[in-house]
Order: sequence, then C-alpha cells, then structure tokens
Amino acid sequence: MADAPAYRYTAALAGRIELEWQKRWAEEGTQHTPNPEGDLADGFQRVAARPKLYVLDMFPYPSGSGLHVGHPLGYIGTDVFSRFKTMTGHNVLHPMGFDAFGLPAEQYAVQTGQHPRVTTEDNIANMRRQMERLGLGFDWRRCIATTDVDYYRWTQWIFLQLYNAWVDPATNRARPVSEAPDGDVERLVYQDDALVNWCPALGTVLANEEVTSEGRSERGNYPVHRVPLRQWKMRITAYADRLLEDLDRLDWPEPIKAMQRNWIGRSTGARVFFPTDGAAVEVYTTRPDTLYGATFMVVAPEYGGLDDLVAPEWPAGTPARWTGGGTTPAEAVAGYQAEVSGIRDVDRLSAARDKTGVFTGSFATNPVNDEKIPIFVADYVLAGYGTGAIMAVPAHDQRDFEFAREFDLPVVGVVETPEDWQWDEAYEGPGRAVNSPLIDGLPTDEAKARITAWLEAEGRGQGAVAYKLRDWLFSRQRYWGEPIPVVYDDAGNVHAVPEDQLPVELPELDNYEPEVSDDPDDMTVPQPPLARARDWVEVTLDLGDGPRRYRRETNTMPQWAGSCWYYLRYLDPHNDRALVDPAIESYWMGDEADKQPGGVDLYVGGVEHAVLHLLYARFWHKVLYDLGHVTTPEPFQRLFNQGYVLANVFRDERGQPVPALDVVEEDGAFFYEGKPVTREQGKMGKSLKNSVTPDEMYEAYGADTLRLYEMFSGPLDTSRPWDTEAVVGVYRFLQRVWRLVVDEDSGALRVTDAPLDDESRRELHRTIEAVRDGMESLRFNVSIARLMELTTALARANQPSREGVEPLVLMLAPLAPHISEELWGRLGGTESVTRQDFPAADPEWTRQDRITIPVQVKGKLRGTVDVDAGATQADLESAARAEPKVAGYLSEGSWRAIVVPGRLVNFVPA
RNA sequence: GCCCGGGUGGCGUAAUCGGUAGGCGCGGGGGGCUUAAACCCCCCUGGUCCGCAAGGGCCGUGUGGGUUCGAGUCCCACCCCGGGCACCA
Repeated sequence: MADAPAYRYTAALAGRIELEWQKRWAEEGTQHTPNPEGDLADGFQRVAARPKLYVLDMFPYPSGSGLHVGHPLGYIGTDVFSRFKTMTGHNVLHPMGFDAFGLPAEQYAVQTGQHPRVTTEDNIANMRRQMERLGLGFDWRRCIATTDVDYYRWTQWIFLQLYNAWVDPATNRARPVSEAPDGDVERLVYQDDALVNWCPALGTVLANEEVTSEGRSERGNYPVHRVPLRQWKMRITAYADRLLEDLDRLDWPEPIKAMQRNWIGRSTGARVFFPTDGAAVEVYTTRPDTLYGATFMVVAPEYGGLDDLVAPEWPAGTPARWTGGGTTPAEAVAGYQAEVSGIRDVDRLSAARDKTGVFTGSFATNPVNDEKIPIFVADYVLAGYGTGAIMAVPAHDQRDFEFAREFDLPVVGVVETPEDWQWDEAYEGPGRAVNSPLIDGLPTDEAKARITAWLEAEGRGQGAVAYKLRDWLFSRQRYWGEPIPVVYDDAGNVHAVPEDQLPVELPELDNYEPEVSDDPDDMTVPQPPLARARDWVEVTLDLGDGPRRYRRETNTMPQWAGSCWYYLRYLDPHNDRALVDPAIESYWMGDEADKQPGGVDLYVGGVEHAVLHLLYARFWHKVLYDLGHVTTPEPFQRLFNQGYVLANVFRDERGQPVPALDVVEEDGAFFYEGKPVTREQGKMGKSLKNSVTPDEMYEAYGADTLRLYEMFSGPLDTSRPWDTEAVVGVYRFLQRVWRLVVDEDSGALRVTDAPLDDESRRELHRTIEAVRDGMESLRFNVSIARLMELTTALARANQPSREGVEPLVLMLAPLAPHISEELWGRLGGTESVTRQDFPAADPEWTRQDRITIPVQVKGKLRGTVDVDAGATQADLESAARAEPKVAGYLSEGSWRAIVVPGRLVNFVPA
C-alpha cells in the first residue's frame, strides 16, 4: 500500500475527497430544494420554470444498531434518481426523516430509566451521520421526526379533524360534524367496546394487522387474546370503496394493488332475513342462488342477538351430538362460548381444524321454502364479518359441508354438478340451479340476480356488499406515542381538546413500566403507563364553558399515525399555523396535467408496507382531501418496491447463527471454529450475525464505491446477496475513471483537447442514450455497465479526449457524486456537477450508417454481413448469399430468403 | 388451499418490439510490473467434440409440448424457489 503511486484513487484519497465535498455541499446548501414561497423559498427563481419532482423514501425507525449496508439500498437508488433528474432540469424534492415513536426506545427506558427521547435523538444523530457520510443528497433542513413536539402537534390536529368529521352519505365524502343536519352521525373516530387483541407479554392491545395468522404478536411472537375493552377506532371502512376503486388510477406494482384489494376484500351478495320464533336473523351470503340448499344456520359465538335464540330446553329428539353435553341449550351455548374465548383463541384463528359448535335449540324458517332449519353456534363463523350469522349450504360451501358431516345434517344439492361428482366435498363452482322452484335452470349469475330481486320484492332481503376490511384499532397502552388529544368529564363524556390547546405533550415519568404480565395468558388489562402521571391526567381546562376538571385520555396512538402524513410535513416543516401551506402543498403534490391523482411522484420502499402503512396513509389523505386540506385524492402516484440486500446466514448444529465474518470455506463446506456450519440466504441483521456496516465499507473503499456497488449488483427492485468480495470490481472501475483524468504519479491532468474520432464519438453517444435509459427506469446496473465499457474505450487512447471524459464524469455524477465533483473540478469546472446538464445524445451520432446483420440458414447462425443501414431486401439477400460461410451451406438445393431489413436474413428451403 | 413474483455460465446480472444468448462485474486460469508479495495492468474463461494449429461441429436460458422462417422472450401443461392471504360465507 505504501508504494502505491501518490495520486492513485485509494480508499484514503476517496475518504478525503468525500469528506471535503460533503462539507462543501453542507456549507453551500447544494442539496437544498427551494419552495415556491415561505421560509424555504430562497433560490426558487432559478428553478421556477422547471417541472417539480417529489421523490420520497419510506423513512426509517431510528434503531440503536444504526444502518447496515442493506438499509440504504433504496435511499441510494432515490438519491441517484434525484440527482439525475436534477441534472435533466427538474426541481427535485428528496427529503428524509425518522419514524421515531416505537417500542424499542420505550423498552430501553423501562430497563435503564433513560427517557425515550434521549435514546431516540442519539439514534437519529447516528443514523443521520451515516447517511450524510454516504453522500445522500437530502435537504436536511426539512428533516422531521414523528416524535418532535412540533410534528406530533399536527398528528393530533389530524386526529381531531377525523374525530370531528363524518362521511355524508349524500356525497360519500367526509364533512365536519358541525355541518351535520343532526348531531347523531358516525364520526370517523369513535370508541368501541369490541373484542381487542390483548397481548399480556407486551402489555398492550394490538391491531388485527399486528397479529399473525397463528394468533400471536407480530413483534415478539407472544400469545394474543381476544378480550372486550373500550378502545379508539378509526372508521376506515367508510372509505373501503374509494380505497379500492382509486387503486386503478395509481402507478403501483400490480402485486401490491392485489394485496390491498384482497385486504379490503369487497364481495357482493345479499342479506336475507330468516324468521325465527323471536326476532328475524339476518344473514349475508354471496350465493343467494343456493338459498334452497340452506339446511341449517350458524351464528358466531359473539353474535349480538344470540341470547334471544337460545331455547329454554332441548327440543324433543335433539341428537346428543348437538348438545355439547349441556343439559339445556343455555348451558351448552355458555360452555361453548367459554371454550372458544380465552386461551382457545390461539387455536381458533388457525384454519383447517375440525368444525365445532352446539345447537341453540331453536329454528329459523328458510324464506324460500318455509322449511324449519336448526340454528347452531360455531366459531367458524366470525362475528366481525357480514352480519355474524350465515345460512349454511353444505352442498355448495366446503366449511358448511364439513360442519354438516360433523353434525349429521342434510346436504341438499341445488346447483347442477359435473357428471361424476362424488360428494366427498362441496361443489362450489357455478352451474344451473336445480331443486329451486323460483330459479330452476338459470345459470348462477342469473339465479343470483333473480333470487335477489325476489327477496327485495317480498321484503325478505336485499342486495348487499361486504368487506373483509375492519375499522382501525387506534389505541395503544404505551408511553412512547402521540397522546390522544381528548379528555373526559366527571360523567365520562368525551371532549376533544380544542385545536388552539394543542399540542398535548407527553408528561415526564419516573417509571416507564407498562405493567407487563409474566404470565402470557394473563387476561387482566392494566392501566397504561400514562395513568401514572397523576398531575398530567388530572387537568383543569377551559373548553368554552369556563375552567373545569377533566381526566386526560391515557392511551396513545399507534406507530402508524406519524407515518400517515409525514410526506406532507416535509413540504413545509416549520409552519406553525398549518400542517402545510396550501400553496406549497399544491406545488409539490399537484399534478399539472390533472389526469392523474397526483401526489408524490416516486415513493420507494420495501414490500413489507404493502398493506398497513400504505392503506392507512391513503385513508388519512382522503379524509384531508375531503376536508379541503390537500389538493389530491391520493398521496402516492407512483410506488416502487426496492429489493433487499440478502446475506449468508451460517448456523451451527443447534441452529444458532454464528458470526458470518469468521466462517471459513473449505472445498465447498463451511466451518466456524473448526466445526461445520450450514449456509442459507437471509436478510442482513444483527440477530443473524451477518451485518456489514457502511462504516466498514467507507473505510475499505470509500462511499462512492459502496454506492456504486449497491447500484451495480442488480436492478433496484431485485433482492441480491451481499458479496464483500465483489465490491472490488466497482472500486477498480472508479480507479480507471480517475486515471483517465489524473496521472497517478504526478497528479497532472491527462486529458487532451483533441476531439474523438468518429467511431469513438458514435460509441459515446450510444452510451449516453443507454445510460439515460437505465437511469430513467431505475436500472442503474445497466447504466453502470455501459459506463464501464465507455471507460475502457476512452482508456485505449494514449491521452483521453476531453470530449469523451467530460460526459463520462457528468454521467457518473448521480452515482458517485464525490469523485465526480473532484474530477469535474480538475477538468476546470467551477460550479458543482449537480448544477450541470446531464449529457444528451446527439441523434447525428447515434444513427448507425453501417450495421452488422446476422445471416441464418434454417434458423441457425452461419455468418454475418456488414451493410448500409438503409440496405434494401434485395441488397441484403445478395450480400448474404455472397458471404462465403453462408454460401457453403447454400451450395445444394434451392433456398428462399426471409429478409427483415435492419435485422437479419434467414435462408430456408424453397 | 387461493393469489402474486421468479428460474439464463461457478456467482450477481445483461439481452425492454420474437431476430447474432452470455455484454458488464466477481470468481477462476495465464501473462506483465516487482528482489518478492500486495496493489495495478493485459489476455483467456457456458458445456462438449474434432483439429498440431487456424478453425469448425453439436448441445445449451427449470422440464415437456406447441405456435413461428426464427422462442430466454408468445401459448399450454408440469417441476422447483420466494412472497402474500388463509374458516371473510
């Protein structure tokens, strides 16, 4: 190393260049993006005529372990794209912030007593340092953290906007409740006593979305129980249709759209009333055409009207199998309810187990044929979907079929089945209706329509839609979250804290203990940590009728709250009169063509947020849109999912990960401390002991090399394994570029002003075309490959031509900004490369005059011919026939030529 | 079970309209520089067969079929890998 030439591009030199330019960028505000007005408007004149472009990353949680090389993949991609777009004449906004509320800092506070704010701010400072060291060109003036009081003040303000709004059925849009014709409307935020997912080990309630299909917490994998609790909810279901329909207008990956559609889960069918001895039971079905096949009815264990359905005693002849061992229906139902709640809930959420249930002792009347059918309680029917009650058609629904088998109930086919149907399962496909007097012979779709019309005419039902989407559980029993800005009076009535009394700040606590239970099955729900702050909870406020005593809400908001609107705050981060100035909002979010929903032009992040974050943010945005606070119906016009950086995970014989760095390979096998270990691919992370930090990479190669490596290892949307060994490839490339400009021994400038020859110039312009294409489509790996080829070509000259080197340096600038700044300066540039125009291909030189055309015989390549680009079919054929290698194959028989001008010639037997 | 992605050299990838498969990088091999090593530079590198060589033949994009003058690319069936949802009536 010591003997390296004095001016070679080494890690040490790269480090010096990078730190120097990072300092200059910060001093000169190179990365600042001006607003059209307000406190960040300085410099707007220069870019006023440019189109705007809003490029956004999903902001990170400020983790204590900082970044590993996998984290910044997307940030580097958006940075390259942003720098490219700036050089092609856009006013580009590319901000960064921190999603800083969350459990880890709170748990650390519990263990150490250190205030979560201190932990959080330390972590933010560290991650920001790492990002700056990478040369990521964020406008840090706009940096926000969701934990900033000035930020969560507006999160609380938005909460109040929703609390004080309802969806007007006349327009299907949110309006302030103050405009409601009468006070009795469904607010978009409300309290509900419904069953919640209580997790004793975490000491909190979780959203459905945070519970796995095994009935455990997504974080920590602890048991979750369903218990009734008074909780805040947001009425996202009021927006289900719009959230579904507007997906069609978004430029998002289809799989993400599909996941959101599936999550919303809209289905159409009918509600049908089944008379009983008491009140009629209403069921929801997507197959009203199978009504004649309904041979029993099932309600959920939590069904609201269940008590009225329980008969005083078992009807004569009730099979023992139906009673669940209860001497009366009431005893049987109560026993069953107890069985399926509590600890059994864990199992209940898992599919594919035997059907269970008990008979209620009562019957309903099938409205189409007046048959008496028994009513059961069973947990395969969910209280939260449809009406919580179903008509069971065992012949045409597999779940009902299994239940009927279990309880020996009749299976009556009412849809024509395929000829050889064996009835060892339900037939769920379409077919003509049979055994159904009102609709016999009709195909399924027509039968549905006909029977629904009949039900409506008879007043026995109506067409209906149902959604899988549930309202959003919005309370958390945690400290480190946004306080919910409501108070309660002595009578327990809810009062919103007036806007002018925001923010409701988090109180200081001595003890952050969330009262976690040692018993993961403990069902007693404790008071949230905020309840400990007595002086804060008990408060005197003047809510318009003089000072009175109130009790504050002690639940906090979920972590999703802050991330629902951060993209709006970046636009106008210091505004203390509004969450964002309307003129600034419409400048950055508006769509000038007015053909698209508008919003963020490019939003890059991982697929893990396909549903939750992206659905919640769309929901809030639509409410803000309805209420006139934003100008677009959607927040994110284009979404792009970056891939992950994967890494080898090595495990010892117990399956424990061992430090990947210390594993050695011998003849294709892997060993750690002499013992064999297994290898697999996984995410990079501390727990898998395979993290590589950016800091190690700057040390060994510099930030530009790291950036370039990450962009070169594959297209941005593809996951790729990390391979430290392969990093040296792009490092060598940067050394070659450096050497084009700088003499390694003397440091002198090597370029000559002599022009390129025509062939080199053609190559240059074709490269420019390809590089631009790769940049536009976020396939930087292709751009880099072409730049490598150009570099090799330019290096062939004794003295590289400035005509080729300057565009090369400019094209490299978005990817490797530091070395490009340095080289640009050495080439005589006086202004930052970021202010230069990206090279444009001259059509004069991308046009090909002579082209090489492949010649095939019977589809196999046998030679090539060089011809004028405009050669006619006849010219091409005769040139091809004249090619000696080809002629050999054509010497016998007669051949017909298939000629595609500009493409190829193929000879086939005539 | 249902719904999405994806299978190209030893490895990461390229070939974006159906038209020369293997460009770029890693790894590997050979050579140069060096007292030596590292760094750096140059050349070769899909498999296989024929040939002293120059050169050439055949095979080859997960498997099997199909469409086409021509298929990594389009169609059908299947296999494997990854992800999402999962009693939603």
